[in-house]
Parts: sequence; structure tokens; C-alpha cells
Amino acid sequence: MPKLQDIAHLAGVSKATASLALNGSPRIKEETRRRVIEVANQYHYIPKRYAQTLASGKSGIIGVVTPNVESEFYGKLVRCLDRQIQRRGYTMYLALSNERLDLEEIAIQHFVGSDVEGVVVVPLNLPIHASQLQYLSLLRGREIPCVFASSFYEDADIPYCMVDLEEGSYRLVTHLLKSGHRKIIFYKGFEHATPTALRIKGYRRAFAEYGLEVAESNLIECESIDYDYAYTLTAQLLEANREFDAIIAVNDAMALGAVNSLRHRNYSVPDDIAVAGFDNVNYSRVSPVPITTINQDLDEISWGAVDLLFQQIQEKGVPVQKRIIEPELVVRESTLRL
Amino acid sequence: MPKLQDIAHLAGVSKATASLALNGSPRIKEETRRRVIEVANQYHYIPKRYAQTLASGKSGIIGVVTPNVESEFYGKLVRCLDRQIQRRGYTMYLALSNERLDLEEIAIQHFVGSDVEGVVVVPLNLPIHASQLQYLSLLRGREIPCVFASSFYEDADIPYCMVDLEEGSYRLVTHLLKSGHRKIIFYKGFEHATPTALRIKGYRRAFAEYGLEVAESNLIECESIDYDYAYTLTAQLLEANREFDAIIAVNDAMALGAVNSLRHRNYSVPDDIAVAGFDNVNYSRVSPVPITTINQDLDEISWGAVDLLFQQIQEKGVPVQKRIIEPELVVRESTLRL
DNA sequence: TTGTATGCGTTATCAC
DNA sequence: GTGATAACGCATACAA
Repeated sequence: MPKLQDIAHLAGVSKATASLALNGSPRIKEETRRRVIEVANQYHYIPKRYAQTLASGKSGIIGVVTPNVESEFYGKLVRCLDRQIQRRGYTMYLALSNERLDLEEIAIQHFVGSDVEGVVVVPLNLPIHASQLQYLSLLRGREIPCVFASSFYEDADIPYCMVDLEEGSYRLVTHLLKSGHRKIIFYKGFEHATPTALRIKGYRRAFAEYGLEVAESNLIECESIDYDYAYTLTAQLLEANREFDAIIAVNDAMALGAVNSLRHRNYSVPDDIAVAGFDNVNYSRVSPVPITTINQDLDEISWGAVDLLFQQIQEKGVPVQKRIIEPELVVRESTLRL
Repeated sequence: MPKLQDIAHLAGVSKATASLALNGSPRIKEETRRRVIEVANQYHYIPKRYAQTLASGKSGIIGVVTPNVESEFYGKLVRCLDRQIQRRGYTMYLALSNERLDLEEIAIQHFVGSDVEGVVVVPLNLPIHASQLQYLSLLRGREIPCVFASSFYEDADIPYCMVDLEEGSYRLVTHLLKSGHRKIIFYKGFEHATPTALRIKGYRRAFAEYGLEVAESNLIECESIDYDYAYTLTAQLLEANREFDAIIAVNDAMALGAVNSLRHRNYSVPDDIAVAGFDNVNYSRVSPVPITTINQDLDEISWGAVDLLFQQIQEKGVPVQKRIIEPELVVRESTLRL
């Protein structure tokens, strides 16, 4: 309710002085400054962001779009991004793309309308090519910087920060090969989604290094990458008498599905079959047999992504960079052969 | 970059006409309207929200504060709230209180500065009394409506929408009593946090109805209400030879901790000990023994909360109401005695 | 050190 | 039906 005008009046100064005082300008007498602030507090004055933004041209807002927020991985990522953005004195404006490209697009339109100073896109886990992203030219046209976090879209020419999933997958597979596993099934998502493609690449590299052929039928594409799908799929493989001694799932929820499915059918994990996942979320810890996984350091991802973003905000025309975070193999019981 | 001015100019009309045309005013000639819109699209015109808000006095924004976003419960709640808010043509502005009252307070200050038209508070799971909430008077002073979702703060005189946790707990305990369990341990959180207090009340009511005394030592206060704490606590109880035939945990993660702890020590769930939780999140489904729990319909909670909020937005001075959602007992293996 | 005046990009109130 | 024009609340260049 109270506006700058009122505060200025009550403090016996002009609007300009009041504004400068509240924003801590050094060219205001200490005495005046204290008085203005006093009055402002007393009347619970809160400046209107809208007016500030309009007048100054800076919103102090960073838009963040994420596929969802209820999976532990994305939820934590959002929290970390929020922290990084606040650390820079900015505010996060969050939108959910709900796993849909059209909503991602709309979210960014909103961002533009809200005059965000930068955009963080947490890419969808779908096979998407840069040419499908209309918002890229929109952002470029307005010179609004953009980064990807935790994944990226092919050929987008946008900086990104993510864990080296190819290397992570490589380490995971190597870990299994080292302990003698050879028939390693991989529950993968959409082949052409970036994160899946990278993991498969790592899988192949590990096999190649061991001079082993990859049995293509062991790379199983899953329409859905959740617990239930993995649970059922595992049961089907067992029933079909498929031969395998290990399962790697594209995420921990699926790995847990495999573990439970195996144990319910009296297979021992890891003695009969080893199981591993990705992401190091709680599912892997709370499994009846703790699951080996690849940790993605979300603090680092967020730090890197936000840093790349602010580089662009602070000076236009910095070259497009990528920041690759090292994956961490977390070995747990599910792959420890006695 | 392009502003209303430009669009108007290019379409050969005035700013006023352009504005009315874009906002679909009926008093603009169809022909003109189409032309203006055409030009606007062509130049990728996106109006500035800030300017709109400033000029119209309506931001179209609802602020939502939540303790976190990475737990499935809150994450889903946020998604549902977002959907409800969008359904009304508004935009959600999300802030994380990170389980801290001071951050909840700050978030709401930001909301006020952003001219939100309403606030949804997802209360912290802590013993907090209305007198500690400074933002209530702030919001009242500016006539910004507010609601609580999924819980509430005592004596706040703010409308809220939540599941009847007392009744849920009552049904859960009754379910166990009915199948012969008597020594029912309850892993509770802070006694004076609303959700815990309600659950305990339901527990007592069920016992009273069966004419049974409540053994106070069976109500165990937990400093931390997560998987690890429950896992360890359960182990300790077993080691101390505590007698009990069932465990109810204040949430599903803790219930899973209990299940795993029991099974690792070769106790059968439910044959030796029954286990139940609250919230019906994935942990209860993916447990090696699926866990009986109380479902909280987050769609309904969100619908109710947002509805209460918009009642206030649409007309000032509506009386403070509460909306209570019925809990649903989801019986699974963990409490099914053979 | 402080005050005056202008502009930010819309919407809304008027006339025409 | 459409076009001027005055707000909206603040920041800021410039003047004092």
C-alpha cells in the first residue's frame, strides 16, 4: 500500500532521495539514509518489483524449466539451482514442462514476457533435436542467455553443464566386467535421447576395451522407464529363460524394480544376478540390497550451469562452453560378488 | 524488443486500439483485430507482464511456498497446485522454504513485492504457532488472500484444505486392532506439529474405542523422520527386546526403513510384525513387502486449497473455511496376517 | 548531498 | 470503432 512517494514524504525528502537511500547509494548522507529506512520499515514498505523492473530494465529473475519436480533427481536439482541463483542475488522463476516439449516452449514464452535475465532449461528426457526448439531464436532475438543443466539437446549451440554419462556408464560396465560379468542387460530409454545415447556409448566402449562383442539383444529399449516397467520386464526375462548375469538400468527406480522382481522369484542379488542403476537417488539406498549406481553431483551441475549463465549475463558474446562433471561410481552390495 | 507502440504503428492503428485488439475486446472491428494480431505474431511480440501489471493492477500470479520439492509428497503437491492455478488462468510463483520458518517469511515478502494476488502456504512440519508468523499481518494489511494446503498452523485464522489425518490414523490403527495387533508402536515426529498431533489423536481414539489403554512408551518421538532414523530405531528396539507386534510410521519412508530393518534381522513382515505408513508415496509401493498406508489425495487437496483461495480473491470478506478431505486406507501386504 | 523531471510499456478513461 | 492521453510506481540523468 505505501509507495515510495509516501515514504519520501514522511521522511521529509524527495522520491529520488528516498529511492537512493533505500538502495544504499553512497551519495546520500548517512543521517538521511537512516531516517528513510526507519520510516520505510515502520510502514512496512515493500517496493514493487514490477515498477522497479520497468524503470530499471533489470528484473533480477532467472527462469528455470524442468520436466518435473516430484522425482528426487529433478527435485534436488531444482533446489540446488535455486540456491545458486539466490547466491547471485537473483530470484528463480520455476516452470514445469511436465515432460512435454510444447509446455517447455510455453514456459519460455512466459519467461520472456516476465523479462527474465536468463533461462536454465533442464532438458526433457526425449529424443529432441535443436531444430524443434522454437524458443532458441526467440531468446537469441532478445539476447536472453540460456543454458542447459543435467543434459542437452543435440546441435542447439547452447552452453550446458552435466555429468559425463558416457564415462559413468563406462565405469559401471567396467566394474561389472572386472568382476566377471559378461551377459549384462541394459534397460535403456529412448535410444535417441541424449542421456540414453551417452550411456549406451559408454557401455560399448567398455565392452570394446575388453575385446568383447556387444549382444545387441541385451540392450533393451523400454517405453517407460519406471519401477513397474522394470519389475515386469525382469519377470518376463526370467520366465523366458533369458541368460544374463547382470542388469543395468537407466535409473535407480528401475534398478530397484529389477532387484525386487529377482528376489521375489528367489534369485539372489548379487550372487545370481548383479544389478546397478544411475543417479544415486534414495531408491538405490533403501533397496533391500543396496544398489550400485552412478552419482551425479547436483550441486556441481547447478553451480556450473548457473556460472555459465551468468558469464553470458555479465558480458554478451562469450563463446559457447560446456562443463562436464565427473561421474562417481558408488559401489554397493548389489554388484559385490562374494 | 518490439513494443505495443511498434505493433500499433506497423498495423496502422493507435496503441489503444492495438491493446484492445490483442486483448480481444469486442468493440474492435474484426478486420482490424486480425491485422493487429497478424503483425504481432509476425514480429513475435510478447507483452511485458511488468508493464501490464503496473498498468492494470493485476499480476495474475499466485505465490506458493513449500518446505521442499524433492520429496515425492511435496513435489506432487506442487505439481497439482500448479495445475489448479493454471486452470484459473493464473501463474504460479514458487518459493522453497527449505524447512525453515525464516525462509518462509522471506518468500512471502518476495511475493508481496511481486504483487501476487494470493498465497498458498504449504506449512512446515514443525511445531509452529500463528503468533510466530509475521507475514499474516503483512498479508492482511494488503488484503492479499492466503490459504494453507496439506496442513495448517494453529490459531492462524486462515482457511486451509487437508486430509483428515486424525481419521486416517484412526482407520489405520483400527485396521491393525481388528486383525489382533495390540502392541502398536508409533514412530511420530514433533509432538506439537499439527500433522503429528492429529495422528496421535486418531491413535488414541481407536484404542479408546476398543477399550484399550495406550502404552505411552509406544509413542516414540523421532528427532528425524526419515528412512535411516527408522531403520536404526527399529534395530534398537529389537535388540532391546521390546515387545511389539506392529509399527506405524509417520510417513512411508520411515515405514520402509522399519520393513528393511526387520527383514534384515529375519523378522517376517507381516507375520511377525506388521508395518504401516502414511502418504502412499512410492516408497510404500516399491517396498519388498508392499506397505499399508494412508493415501492423501493431492489433487483434491490442491483443488480445495486453490478454490478457497479464489473465493477470497473474487470477493473480499468471505468467512474463513476449512476443507477436509477424506483419508483412504490402502491395505497392502505389510499388515495382512495370514 | 538532494530535488526535478522524464521514461519504462502497458491499460484504461476519455473524447471523437 | 478508434485515437489521444493520463496513470501505474519506481529508477535515474541531470540540475541545483
